Amino acid sequence: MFTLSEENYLKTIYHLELETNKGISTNAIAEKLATKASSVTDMIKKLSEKEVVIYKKYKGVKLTDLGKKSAANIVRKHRLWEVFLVEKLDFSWDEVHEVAEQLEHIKSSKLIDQLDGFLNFPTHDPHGDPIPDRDGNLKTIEKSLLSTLTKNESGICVGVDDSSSEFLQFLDKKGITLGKKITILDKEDFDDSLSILIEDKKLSISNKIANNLYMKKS
Amino acid sequence: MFTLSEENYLKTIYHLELETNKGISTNAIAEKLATKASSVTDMIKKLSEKEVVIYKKYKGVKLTDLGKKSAANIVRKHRLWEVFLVEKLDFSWDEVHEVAEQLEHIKSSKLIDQLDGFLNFPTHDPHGDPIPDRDGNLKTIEKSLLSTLTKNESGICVGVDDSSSEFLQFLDKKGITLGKKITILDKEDFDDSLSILIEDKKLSISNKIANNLYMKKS
DNA sequence: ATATATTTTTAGGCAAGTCTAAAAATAATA
DNA sequence: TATTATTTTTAGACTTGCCTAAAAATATAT
Ligand SMILES: [Mn+2]
Ligand SMILES: [Mn+2]
Ligand SMILES: [Mn+2]
Ligand SMILES: [Mn+2]
Repeated sequence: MFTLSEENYLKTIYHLELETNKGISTNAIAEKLATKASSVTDMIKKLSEKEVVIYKKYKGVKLTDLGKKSAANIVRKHRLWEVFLVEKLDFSWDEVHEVAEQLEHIKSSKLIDQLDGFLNFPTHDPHGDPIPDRDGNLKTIEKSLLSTLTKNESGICVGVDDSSSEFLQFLDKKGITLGKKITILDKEDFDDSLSILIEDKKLSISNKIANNLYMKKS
Repeated sequence: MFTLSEENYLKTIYHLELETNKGISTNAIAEKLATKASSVTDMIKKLSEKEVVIYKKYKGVKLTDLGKKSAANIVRKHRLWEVFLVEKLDFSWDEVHEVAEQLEHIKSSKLIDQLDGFLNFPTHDPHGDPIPDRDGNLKTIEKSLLSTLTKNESGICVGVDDSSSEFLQFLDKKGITLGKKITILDKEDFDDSLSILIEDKKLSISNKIANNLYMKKS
């Protein structure tokens, strides 16, 4: 169906579309894929031929329904494999992305259906990101950045925005993992840093951190 | 390290070398890979550059130690994934090969080590083929073709020579699976067909079948 | 040993995916 | 609005892996 390269472009456009509803620019794609704008233009033409994107010169691209479904399926595979690696093979959440980038391209619908069942139909990956269902639909849960909580509010940590391994390792070091309860003890006005209670430990975290942690208010 | 294509060539040469100890001919490789001799010559030069094969024009190729180790590692991955698919994801033994052909190219030593442990360090794949260890060594067990057993001899079915899905499905239909005890009741001289006892069922099988089943004598 | 057949290599070409440099279109600014 | 800056596209080239057709080497048969 799609080449490895085509799949990577599809996925990138899919992720970019979740952030805006405008057309996705050539440059935006090039940057995410660490490639050149001219290469992107070439590939966009191919994707347009295959009817997974709508392309008008100089106007950027948009995924068609087929394109969205195809991209969601790749994301589904990526996230299911991440769950597998963490749950079954004892990978930590900062190690899975690279391998999942490879595994997401394996072509076998039976494989992914069986894997889904083997993992007990997980709804979220190790970083708190939702796993699309077979039709490409994903149910978004109510979540807010930790930085938007006010003093004395509390919630459960349900996801990360930045899932770079540096950030994830930093969180591990601080004892911040998904599922933990966090309460805002205090907010510093001059640098927006937070004093929080996590489980029963007091911790001080910067605004940058708070901007990358998703909470489910409770 | 190696491209997908290079890995497939390495694996093919590796398998061919297990059958003979002469140099592997260009044509033999071409046939196994369903490609053209000229393409093989091209690739052989690249592999030779990378020092995984010794190549002398018109004389065929031989794997170097590095080449053997690299190839064995791909075979190791292939067979471990086949075990995973059968043991954990309920694939049948005739469905796994195609998917394993893809999975064997995933690059992550942690992945394969953990998978090995997760599967309890299996020594053989679902077709009875040995799984190379991390250093590329494989211990061959004592096994004989069913067709070489004599009347009243018996053994355990431990492997198949042909693992095409047609053959495997045929075996399923006849109730012949690995681990079952088989006794030779009679041999027909004129067509070399066999009358066998499998578990407690009598069965008549052709010489062609008997030539594709490996037994451990008991 | 010579002629014929087969195998292997070389030569040249093609598609995918990438790149650089230059041209064209669009956006931003004075 | 005219000019400058940025973005995007085109043109041409490169690498990988494959192909066909022809040449060269090796093997087989008379
Ligand atoms: Mn990921
Ligand atoms: Mn993830
Ligand atoms: Mn196989
Ligand atoms: Mn096998």
